[in-house]
Amino acid sequence: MKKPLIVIAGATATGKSALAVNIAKIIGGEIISADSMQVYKYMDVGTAKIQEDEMEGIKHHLIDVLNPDESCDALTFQNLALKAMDEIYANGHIPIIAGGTGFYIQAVTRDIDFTSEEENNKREEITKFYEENGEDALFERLKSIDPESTLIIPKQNIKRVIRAIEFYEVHGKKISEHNKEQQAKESPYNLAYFVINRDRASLYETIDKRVDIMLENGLLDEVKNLVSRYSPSSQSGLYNAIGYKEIIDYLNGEYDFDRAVYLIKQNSRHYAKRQVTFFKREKDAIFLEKDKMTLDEMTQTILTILKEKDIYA
RNA sequence: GCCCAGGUAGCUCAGUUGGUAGAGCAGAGGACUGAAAAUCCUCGUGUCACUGGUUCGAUUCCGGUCCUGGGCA
Repeated sequence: MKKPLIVIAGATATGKSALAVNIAKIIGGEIISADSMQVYKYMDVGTAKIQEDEMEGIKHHLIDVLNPDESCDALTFQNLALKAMDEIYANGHIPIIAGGTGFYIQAVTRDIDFTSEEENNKREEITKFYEENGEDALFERLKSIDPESTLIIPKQNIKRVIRAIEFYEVHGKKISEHNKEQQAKESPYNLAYFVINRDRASLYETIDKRVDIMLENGLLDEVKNLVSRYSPSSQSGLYNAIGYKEIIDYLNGEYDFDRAVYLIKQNSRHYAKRQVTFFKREKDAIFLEKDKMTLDEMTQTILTILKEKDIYA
């Protein structure tokens, strides 16, 4: 018997959190946040982090678990999420993964196998190789060990090319093969995967407004404060988060404040679009159109499906 | 009123030594399997302001009109 798992995903500013809390209250759920930035402590305003009162007594996991100068990745998230899920099942509750980081969600729902990798400096070495020899040489290096990947990954996507080479060197196996295996997997859960979708224009409008609200709520001070306490490395949450990196660049004098605000809005919109693209290809996903449904209607639709799937009586 | 510079894709502009035009941004679609709020791929026909003229042919040259900046009065 597969264990039940509910996912409520969607782009930023679609109202996932409220819906997830709503469902959790009815069915006896606990929420696991799948948000690559809300995992960081003290990054509150810029991540639109859910507040205590908005949780309405529902337990939320994986919020505020890392420091802003640490980095998170899909494996870290997967481990933390699985641990939280064990607890939730042990409590006799149902886990609800709610968030916008599609890749993290996928790591759990499809149980992607991230075979452990020992400490090594392969990535460093390959990055250095790239810096010294360039993109073409890097691509040739991948071609010599894993030509299939070379057909899938564009040469310009340096990060992915580096990872593909790293993967081969660490595991002695092609990442293209590994990916094929993982794609063929079925979810080990009795999965109910919902995605909140909304009209693009109004989504963008809400995002722009939300950035203004973040600024009114003291985003600038939050970033200043964090910068004084943590030195952001290029892989840290602080330096990679939209709303933070732009303000850091502004504080470093790279551009004026208006430009920073413009960029925060722009990057947020681009990001939301990428999220939508990602969710669209999740085959299990059931889309809920926010523009056509009220919160209650969405809740009812979800409950009906949960009954069909025998997740909730 | 006069002088100068402009009026080209939603925006900012490039360009065509005359053969109907192209970048960036915006926008759209897509990829993603240990960086994912990351990284990357694909997509550009628009009365080239309007109107006469020269020309086989004008967005490009010449004249006029209208607009927008700036300067002089």
